[in-house]
Amino acid sequence: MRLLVVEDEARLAAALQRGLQAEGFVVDVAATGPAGLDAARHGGYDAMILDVMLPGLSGYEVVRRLRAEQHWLPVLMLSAKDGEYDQADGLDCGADDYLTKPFSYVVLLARLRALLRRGAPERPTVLAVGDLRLDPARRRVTRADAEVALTAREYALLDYLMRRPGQVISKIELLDHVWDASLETAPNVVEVYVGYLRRKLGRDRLETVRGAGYRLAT
Amino acid sequence: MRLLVVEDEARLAAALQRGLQAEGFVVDVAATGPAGLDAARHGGYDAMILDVMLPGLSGYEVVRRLRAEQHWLPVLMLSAKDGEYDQADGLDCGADDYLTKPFSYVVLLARLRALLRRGAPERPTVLAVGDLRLDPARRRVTRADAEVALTAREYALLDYLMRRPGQVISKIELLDHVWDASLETAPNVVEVYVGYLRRKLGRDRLETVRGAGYRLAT
DNA sequence: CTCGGCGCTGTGAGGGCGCTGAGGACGCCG
DNA sequence: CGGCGTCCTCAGCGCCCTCACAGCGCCGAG
Repeated sequence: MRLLVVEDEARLAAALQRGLQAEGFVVDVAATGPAGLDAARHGGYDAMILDVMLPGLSGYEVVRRLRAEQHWLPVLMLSAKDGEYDQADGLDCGADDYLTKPFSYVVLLARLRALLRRGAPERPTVLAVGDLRLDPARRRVTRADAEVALTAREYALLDYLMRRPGQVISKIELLDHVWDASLETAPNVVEVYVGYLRRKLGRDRLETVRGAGYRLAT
Repeated sequence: MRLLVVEDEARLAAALQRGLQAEGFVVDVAATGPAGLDAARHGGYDAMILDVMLPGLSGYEVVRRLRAEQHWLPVLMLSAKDGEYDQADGLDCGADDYLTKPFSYVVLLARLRALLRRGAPERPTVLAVGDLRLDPARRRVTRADAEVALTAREYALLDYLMRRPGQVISKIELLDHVWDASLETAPNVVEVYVGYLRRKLGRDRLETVRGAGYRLAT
């Protein structure tokens, strides 16, 4: 899952980046309104965390422009303001959720998960495919009720695949969303990690579609 | 827009109903957990506003059961609790948003709108001709509900043909769009791959129009 | 009926694609 | 500082796909 954090306070931005990366997200940071807007336009993000008070362009304006350009990226807004009208304004600009500073990191994570869940055709809190289960809140994976220990990267890969079971997902897309690079990194990394997952989850859970990508067997 | 409000405090329920009706919503009210669950199951609502503290069944439990039954109705939870873990728990149960009492009516409205704005997930377009089906998202082809395994080139060729069923398509055009070269490559490749497809899909699905090209039988 | 050309298919070579085991770089912790 | 776990690179290998080729069948024209 690839996130964009737009926040000008360097310390908060760094803390968010580190915390979210530890959860297995791929995180890019922008420090100004225009930079954030550009990055969001570029696409490829699964969600955006957006401060309201930004140099150059306010968070409100960033969302408004994005929506005007038909970008429907899920947006979670952060603001020091806590007047009720500010919050309502943010949501009506096109943001999908709103948090006021100071906020709890746990709540941020929960709302982020809810946001990522939204918009998918099916939105279970626990992803289940066959006897595989993945609980995003607990970051736990079980296979036939037996827990499977996964590394951060393995987990992120499985998470991405389980959100679209049965669909073929290309290595490029996986590199984009699970790894941090698309052009630099050789697609072989994906093959290696698919191999790891197959070893831990069973050989036939992940189908190779030669020339196209991988598919999680339903 | 049809809303379901599940709230046991009669005065709050009535106020919400009146206020939301004034906004143009159609509002039904349920006063207990089981009654709310039944109403939500019945379907037909665009969103649900759900109190946590309910007689009979808690709001958490109502959401959890709805999600377990594959109902993906957007849910906005209301709660007097404001501990951060309560909020996180509510979201992880499957709620889409969370408000703590006392809440501002303006904020409630804004969050409700944000929830309803969530675009309908685009259904994957499935190409169908006769009993042939091709699902681009899943990269899957079925013939009379039986899956057909195709190689990358075969799939690309069928994909192109199925987007123009009944039309005659020349080998040159196929070379142009399915292969990379049109002048270098001998048109025989197309004949070869049409042969492969006929073997896998049935002899009469692909008609030869001598001197002109091929046509997918409708 | 004859003949030419278009299309079909079996065969086989080549090469691209994906899988895997080995091992190095890095960070973390005792 | 050494051990451990994770991440990733690399090279080798095996398989399947792709496509060229050639022979033959079939269709249509004269």
